[in-house]
Amino acid sequence: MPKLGMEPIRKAALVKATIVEIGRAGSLDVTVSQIAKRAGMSSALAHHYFGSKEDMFLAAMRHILTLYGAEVRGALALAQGPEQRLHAVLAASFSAANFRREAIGAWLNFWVLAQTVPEAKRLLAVYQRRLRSNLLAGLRPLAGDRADTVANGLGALIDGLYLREVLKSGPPDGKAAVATARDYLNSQLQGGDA
Amino acid sequence: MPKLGMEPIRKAALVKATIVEIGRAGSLDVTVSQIAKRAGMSSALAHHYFGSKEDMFLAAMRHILTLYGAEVRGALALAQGPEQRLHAVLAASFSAANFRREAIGAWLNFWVLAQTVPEAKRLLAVYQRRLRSNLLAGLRPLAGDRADTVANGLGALIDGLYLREVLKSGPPDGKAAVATARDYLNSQLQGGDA
DNA sequence: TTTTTTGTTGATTGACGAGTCAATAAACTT
DNA sequence: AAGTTTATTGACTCGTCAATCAACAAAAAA
Repeated sequence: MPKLGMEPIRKAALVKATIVEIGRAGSLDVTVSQIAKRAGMSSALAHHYFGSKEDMFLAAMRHILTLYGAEVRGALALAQGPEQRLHAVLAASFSAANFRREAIGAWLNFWVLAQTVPEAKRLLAVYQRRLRSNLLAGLRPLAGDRADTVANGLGALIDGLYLREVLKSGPPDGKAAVATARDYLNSQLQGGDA
Repeated sequence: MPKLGMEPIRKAALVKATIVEIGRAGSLDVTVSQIAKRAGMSSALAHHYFGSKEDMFLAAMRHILTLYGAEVRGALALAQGPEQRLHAVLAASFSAANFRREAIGAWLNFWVLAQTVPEAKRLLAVYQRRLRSNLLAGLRPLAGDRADTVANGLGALIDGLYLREVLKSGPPDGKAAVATARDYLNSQLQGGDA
């Protein structure tokens, strides 16, 4: 009994299922059938809504990046002054919503996808630019002309912390990650020439 | 005309070809035939020497890790004092031999492999431990009880720099990466309580 | 010189999976 | 009421690929 207006619901379910399946498989070697099954529909329907598996992957990527972006914006809105802004970015980056197994696993695989699929590369580049610009905004008043260098390092550090979480077992420890990043920040802002 | 003693030669060729193919494909989705072809033999022969594709991947991983380890050891042998030792580790990590497209691409994919294949995870863990202990050795005299924290951060930063290189275009810039890592080190050693 | 070991490949098997299609049905339009 | 659009799926096509096998060749051992 086909209810109308299913499209957005189905698509959302598929996107979610895609992330879960990639996270649980730990690779992009997930079948459309697996995804569709987890989303409670036939693989044919999945193909009906998204043209191809690649499209599903991209939609999943966009979703993760959108969530992350929203969280950063939210935290940033409340932040007062550069220090708080920097902290907001870090907190959002390692928040429970973003820094969880599934998302981390999926994220790593999207990085791999970016090697092959230009659109995936573009999306990741957008994320990087946004992160960079957010960090820079907070850093400029604090680090002066070293802001650029520090933003670079901090960005890489954040990505590295994500990467390393992949090998760890047990629930991800966002607190520890934030601590490491803050430690970096502190040492950079302390000794700097600003 | 079968010459004897082919095994090590064939295996080496396959390992090399595996790395090249993974690097060029940007994913683990490479066929045994592709690898075998690049190594100048039939896919059947590849299967003859390595039992399975997974074995080839693992051998390739070991190879990369071995090369890296050797380079670090070599650089460390010449280093005098903690500062030089730290620098040696960084230099080796981003040396032309290690920090090149193919190797970086392969390395990222091995990270993915580690999510599925326990032996791959083990190998990566060995690499991490070694890196950590090398850094720690250099850091302890310089950073005292902050050594642990700094080693943690620096390790993650190094991995992050590798990761980020994946998205960049053009030839990898090891110099810049070393500079970023050293910058981190400097700021940590300067402001520290040691 | 027979036998065994080592090297080598073309052909084949067997499985799996992305994407398509035809068919069915409920809702909405005219 | 007839026609159109949206939802949905089982069955099927077509391709790919890891792994195996049978067979052949040359060196080494017996």
